Amino acid sequence: MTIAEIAKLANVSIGTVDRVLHERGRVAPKTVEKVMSIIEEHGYQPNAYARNLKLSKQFTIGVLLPLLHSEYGYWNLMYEGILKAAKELSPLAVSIDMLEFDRTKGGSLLTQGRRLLEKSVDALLLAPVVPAEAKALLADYPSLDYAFIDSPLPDTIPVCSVIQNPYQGGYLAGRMMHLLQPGGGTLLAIQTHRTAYNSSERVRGFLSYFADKPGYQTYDMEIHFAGENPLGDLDTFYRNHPDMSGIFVVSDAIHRVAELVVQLGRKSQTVMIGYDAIAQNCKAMRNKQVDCLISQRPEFQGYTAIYQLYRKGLLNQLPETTICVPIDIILPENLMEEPDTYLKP
Amino acid sequence: MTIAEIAKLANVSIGTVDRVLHERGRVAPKTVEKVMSIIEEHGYQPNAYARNLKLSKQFTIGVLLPLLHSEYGYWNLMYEGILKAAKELSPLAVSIDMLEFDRTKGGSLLTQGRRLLEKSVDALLLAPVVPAEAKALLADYPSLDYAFIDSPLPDTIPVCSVIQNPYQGGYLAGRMMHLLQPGGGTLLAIQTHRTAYNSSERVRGFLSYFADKPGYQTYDMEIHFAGENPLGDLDTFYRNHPDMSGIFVVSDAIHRVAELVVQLGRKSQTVMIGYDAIAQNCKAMRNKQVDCLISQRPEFQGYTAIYQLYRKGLLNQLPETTICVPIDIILPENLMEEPDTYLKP
DNA sequence: TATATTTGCGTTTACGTTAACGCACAGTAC
DNA sequence: GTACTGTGCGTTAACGTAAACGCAAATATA
Repeated sequence: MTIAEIAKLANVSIGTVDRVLHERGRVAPKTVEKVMSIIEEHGYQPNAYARNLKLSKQFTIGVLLPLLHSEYGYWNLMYEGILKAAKELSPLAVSIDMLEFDRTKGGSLLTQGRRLLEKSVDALLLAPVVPAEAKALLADYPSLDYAFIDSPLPDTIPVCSVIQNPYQGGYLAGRMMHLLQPGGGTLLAIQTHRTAYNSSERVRGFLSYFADKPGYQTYDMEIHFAGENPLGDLDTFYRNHPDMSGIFVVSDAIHRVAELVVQLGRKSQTVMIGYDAIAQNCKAMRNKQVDCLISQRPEFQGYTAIYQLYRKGLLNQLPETTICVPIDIILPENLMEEPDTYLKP
Repeated sequence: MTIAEIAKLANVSIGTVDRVLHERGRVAPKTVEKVMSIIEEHGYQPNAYARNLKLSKQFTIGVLLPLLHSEYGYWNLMYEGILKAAKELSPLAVSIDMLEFDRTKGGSLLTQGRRLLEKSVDALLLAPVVPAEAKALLADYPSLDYAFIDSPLPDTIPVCSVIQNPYQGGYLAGRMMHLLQPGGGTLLAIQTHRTAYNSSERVRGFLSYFADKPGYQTYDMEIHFAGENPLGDLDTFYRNHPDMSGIFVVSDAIHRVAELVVQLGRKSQTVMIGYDAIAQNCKAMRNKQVDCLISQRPEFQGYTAIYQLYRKGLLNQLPETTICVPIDIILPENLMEEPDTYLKP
């Protein structure tokens, strides 16, 4: 069903149909009605190829992420997914334009976001880790299509949010800790960065799992690797709690904490659970310094969000507004090897 | 960079450039060389919109799957992913044409496959669960693009195989059994269908995990729900092995086995691990009849395979030939709830 | 009444690619 | 010599959509 066919059925020209479809006016009410009824009846769907050929514009998606290497690789995994989607979509005239911001510096998200949006991008992919600034930024561009990854932003209407339930993730980490360390003892939940919503929710979920489990004592603390004495802090904690039996790190820094634990000679008594399968964490798992990882599929998040913005912007599709990423459990037994080992036994 | 620009740079017409690009002959060797060098230099990529508009043909992907309801929903989950991809791609002139076959009947795959391919599909998505017939089918259509899901087919060159390592899946199930049932005892691996490659490999992986674990005895058996006495068989097994402590079902039929175990009053002594998060299995997990599921992301497999065929056929991309699906662990704590519960606390 | 302006429509061009077609100029056959 | 055949190119018409343009007739303004 093409515009020409509709035009023929309605006894008008394609120009008139086009004006009706795009509500550009200069059409008699009666004609509008006739054309619309034919469209409804036959279920017209514009030809995406013809449409985009005619418009023949590059569809640029702005990407605004925290410094890619600020947290050992979590954001870099997001970026890898984004790049993969962008590469696949490049023959469809989709491209990305990325800027990073420093989430530890107030105003950085807003400044970088404005720099990005001044370049007139067609859509925005944003990690709203500084909620107030993200809201201020979006308020300036009310007609912009945007999507969130990592976490949602209340009171906004994104094309799509690709997120994971952090409380549930922490709760699941609790269950895995319980399985891996059935003997009870003292458990420690560690945050390594400035408090973020996802981090504190994970701690909350973890603690809540053990709230009714006898034989376990739970604590939570913050460790900062920049310019402090994390080794000393951890050593003190071990000395005060000789029955330490497990550590849960709510960020991707478990491999750093695991190093400390190994240095203190405490690995054998400590089950280590962390977040996200970044390269260093996978390596630490292969070295048996880390026992379990919880993953939020960061590549998938970035990949999916780009595709959803593309579908909205170029295909006029209305994607699901919330995509909830499953919480993956990674043990040494399902840590991905090289992809093709299966086919070459 | 368009064909017209290349033509101008090479001092030839667009027709000549087109003939070079499509190797349609009637071009002087010197001209071919000149055009090719300009293309290489400037990195020409054809405009996918223009290309597909001109060709303006429906791209039909034939889908050949085992009877959707033959195995409690595993194939149906695959189909859901396929449908989702097809829906998303419908404005890009992609459609699917599905036929089911009965994997228990010899010749069914071949017959149905031929019926499907006679309708001149542009690509084929196939679950090669009957290897010999699948090979015979593909041999008849040497120029056809095809992709595999569920399992690979040796000695063929598919556009893409979306698969999972079944041995590793069974091995992981072993690890989870070990965690969930640390007390040792007799473990039983159950196959419910006619022997398939994936099933036997999973059993192998599971048994191999426990090969060096003292305190565990492992057995494997087949149970058939159609017209036999599965309850009696299982009862006999329990009576002969009073220390039964775990069952691993290598198919999606764990919920059926769980029913039997509950009927026999043996659930409390038996850890139940199965495959695939079909609706009945999720329900059984919520009812605490099933303790753990291993998932091979069937929706993802179908979805991905359709997209890869589309990318090959319409975007001329060369996707990865093997996509190895991660092995997911599903516990009650990460069984997906309704997607939007997270945003509405 | 004469001149603008608006309304309602049809016509046309362009987007980049594909592939059929046309045409001049060779070389070959009789 | 004429009549073919083949080679190497240029030209052109689509594909479906978007949007500018043109042009009457109707309405408004002077």
